[in-house]
Amino acid sequence: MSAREAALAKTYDPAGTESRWQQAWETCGAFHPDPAAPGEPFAVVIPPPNVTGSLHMGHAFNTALIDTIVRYRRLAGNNVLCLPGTDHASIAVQTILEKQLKAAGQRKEDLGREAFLEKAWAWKAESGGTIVGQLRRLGYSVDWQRERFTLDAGCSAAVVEAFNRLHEQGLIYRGEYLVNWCPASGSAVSDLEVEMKEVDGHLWHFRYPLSGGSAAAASSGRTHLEVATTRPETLLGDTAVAVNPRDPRYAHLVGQTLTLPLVGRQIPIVADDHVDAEFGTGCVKVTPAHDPNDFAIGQRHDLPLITVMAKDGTMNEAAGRFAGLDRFDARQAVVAAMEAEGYLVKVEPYRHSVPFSDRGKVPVEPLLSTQWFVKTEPLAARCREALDAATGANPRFVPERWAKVYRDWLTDIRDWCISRQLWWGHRIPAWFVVSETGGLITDSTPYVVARDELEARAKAEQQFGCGTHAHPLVLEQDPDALDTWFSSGLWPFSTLGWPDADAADLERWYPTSVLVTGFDIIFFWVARMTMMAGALMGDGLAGDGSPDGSRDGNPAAWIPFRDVYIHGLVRDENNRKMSKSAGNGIDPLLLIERYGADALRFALVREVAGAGQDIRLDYDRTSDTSATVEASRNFANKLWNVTRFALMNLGGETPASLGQPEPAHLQLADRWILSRLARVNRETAERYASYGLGEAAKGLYEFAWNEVCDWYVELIKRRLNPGENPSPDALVDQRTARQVLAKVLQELLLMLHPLMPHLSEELWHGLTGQPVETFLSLQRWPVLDVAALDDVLESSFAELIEAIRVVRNLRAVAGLKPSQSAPVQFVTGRPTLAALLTAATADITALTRAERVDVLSAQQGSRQRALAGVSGELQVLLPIEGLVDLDALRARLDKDIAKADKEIKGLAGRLANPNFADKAPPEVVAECRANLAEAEAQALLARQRLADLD
RNA sequence: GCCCGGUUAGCUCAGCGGUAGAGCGCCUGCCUUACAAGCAGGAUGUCGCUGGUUCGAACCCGGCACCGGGCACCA
Repeated sequence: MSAREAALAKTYDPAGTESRWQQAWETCGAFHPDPAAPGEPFAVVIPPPNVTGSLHMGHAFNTALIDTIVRYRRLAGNNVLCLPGTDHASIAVQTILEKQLKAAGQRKEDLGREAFLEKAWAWKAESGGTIVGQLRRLGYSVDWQRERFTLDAGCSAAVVEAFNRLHEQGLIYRGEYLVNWCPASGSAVSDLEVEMKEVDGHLWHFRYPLSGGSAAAASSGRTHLEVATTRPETLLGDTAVAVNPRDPRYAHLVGQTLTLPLVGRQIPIVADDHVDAEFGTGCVKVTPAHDPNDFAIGQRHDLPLITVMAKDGTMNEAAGRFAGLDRFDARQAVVAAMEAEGYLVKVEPYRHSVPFSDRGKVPVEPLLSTQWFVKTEPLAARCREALDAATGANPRFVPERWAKVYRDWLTDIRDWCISRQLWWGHRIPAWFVVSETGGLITDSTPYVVARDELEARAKAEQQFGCGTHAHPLVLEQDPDALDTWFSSGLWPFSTLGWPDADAADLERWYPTSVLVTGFDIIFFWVARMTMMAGALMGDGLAGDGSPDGSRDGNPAAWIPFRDVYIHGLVRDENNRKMSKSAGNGIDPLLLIERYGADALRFALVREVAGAGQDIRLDYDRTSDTSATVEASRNFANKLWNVTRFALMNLGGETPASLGQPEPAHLQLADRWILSRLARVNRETAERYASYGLGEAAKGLYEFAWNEVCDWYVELIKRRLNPGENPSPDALVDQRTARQVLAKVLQELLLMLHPLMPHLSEELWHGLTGQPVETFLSLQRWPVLDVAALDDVLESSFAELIEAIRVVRNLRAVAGLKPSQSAPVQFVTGRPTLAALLTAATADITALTRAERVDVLSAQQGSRQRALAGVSGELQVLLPIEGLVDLDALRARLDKDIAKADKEIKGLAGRLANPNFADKAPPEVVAECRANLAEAEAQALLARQRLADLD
């Protein structure tokens, strides 16, 4: 049922309307752009949510903002591409599947890689569409035909190509380093996937005896050093104790040897600047294979690395009698043993930070292992240069302050561990020449990086010679997968057709226009995308990975987005970040069901006025209601009804059939609303274009409700219904009112469209009678009518409104029933104001239930008893003898007097200050004098009226 | 430790040099033929504290307090 047919429904029902338009848009391919189409390109690739995910408020918020921007751009005439997709969420998906397997008593190894991946794809096919379907319910104007998935053929090809090129440039290497090991997922994770958490633990103090026969031991009288640790189980892997080189207490012991308790290993005392002499005893046990700081110390002093833990988090053979114990059980056991053997000095409660795996939710173990890394510094350096380019920041952050966060992260950046011991993901395009190492992949097995196995074989043959029958060349692809963010880092160009440099989409829409995202993924995503682009979309780096110096091109050509618009997070009513783990999420779908997608979108955008600020969404969990969203729903309903009013009053005509109003026929109210319309048009376009989305929403809300509905529509009701046998003039007037109303509404709907796409589409069709497949979404932003702008008119209209308000207030104060009419007198000494009021007599009569309206000069002012109010230079009188509540009236006048007196006091005080007149700008002083004169006149008038009452 | 926000009406937030605004909520009166998801009217704040700059500060500068966030992390 269209708006036209449903003209009698009193309230807007979003459910049916929204799904109908979503379907129509998609069926018609409304948002499927042609790269060859005209218009300045405008592209946004949306931050791909996890396929595992379901829609949460953060997605809804991000979507509302992006869609508002791109819908505006479409109206503004850009050739807009908004490209959706999902990422494959390596760890998350694998965790889900392994859980399912475990429930069935299986492990993935039982299935084998191939079968496991089949299962994974089946799972993806089944539940991967959830979030995408939910995004559709928001009315997202993305090109679904271009929807991408990080594991699809195109993205996968991009990953292989990117890996190869980075490797060729020396930006990817393989090596044995201490990495963050997540025992829960059985994989390495990157630094970013580790979250430090404050934990209540203990600090154990242990005695490490100096080795017997030590000369220093004898001379100093010391028999041991005391060390403290939060992780006793690691002492099994200690290979030194470090002290500060300038610590006088221990200087003479450096170079001596200690006997490691429980193990008996002889370990040296080394001097290292890392040690803080002030902290604890000033002695630190060094476990290079299990702590990043210790690893660094170990490298400086050439200490052996002793790994005492296996990858599943249990102690290994090197842990001696503790082998096989889980790391936390081992901790207890080691402490018990130390105590039993007299090495435990004391235990203190200790609050400290422990690294946790984001996904696995268990403490991460720093573990020595061979992994693939991206050498980040050359890439980061290039991004820093782009950000600080003399020609302007690339990308430009909105709000600007986020640029600092981004730059800080790109400074002192550590290499990025990209290999994951997982199956679900992009398999690393490296092939080990296992025939060289007896069929096994070891840390020293040679490998080749290639696009596919054929290329790998060719490369291997070149390097290792052709295989013979006796010694066939056997290759085995690296079993590991890549970090999901590796593929996400390619998203802005892999989705546009890269590595095909001639891809039409890439040519047309790269670099993209803006990236809209929360600040929580600046590092995960923004920085990695810019780094990847630096290596792959520019003109390359030198072979050793250092900037080749030859690049003088503009970073704007390769940085993947011109702007980065950073928005806040959605917080709950208690100001906590909404998240699944905290269980405080609000389901956007519930709100959509209750209030409509447009209402939710409008509420979210309306709240973001302070860009980059978090927003708080009120929510009542017992009833699943939100006052904020409800207010937006009410606004939608208001728009529905004002359009309904128009449909009932346009005499079956449309904006097109009515045509533009004749300037000569315009009345005061017409010219006023057209001036306002033009002003709002200009403001709103500026706001949309500069990410002032909240302001745009608020401005439109106020214009639509407080000006169009409250005043303009009320003012033209009389003209729209000229009654029986109207005069020719009345008919002209009616037509003019219809023309203006139709124009205002049509443009209002256009301007609101980015915020409330379904409702505006629906109402626009109702208003214009356009066929279904002609979309408001694809119309043009209304042309700004500069000639209509009229400051003087707007301010005198404000005076008229104020005059009407004073009358209404007086009526209310005096207790007049709305149905009672009363005579109104305006007394003013200002001819222009008098003229305005005289011209608007009919309007005032209609809006104040006036019996008659008289505009009098100051001299003519009535002396009879009357309700009296004062506003500026205007006296308003309601001479209704007998009906007057005198006390209320006196109170009202007293209030006027008090208000005027307060203003007089303030203004006079200011003017009395000689410095003010001297130093303040003349126009400010003049304004101050004028205000004072007005306030004095006002006080005088009010006092006179008060005296007249007695 | 380093860095970034915030503190304005009961709630959520605008305002960012000329003496305070909106929405919601609240109070009063209205089913006035678009809308009770509505209409009309009304009340409401030493703009966190404290110095300073200025003729003038919610707004600029310094200090303090509290709230929130990010990065780093000392065993």
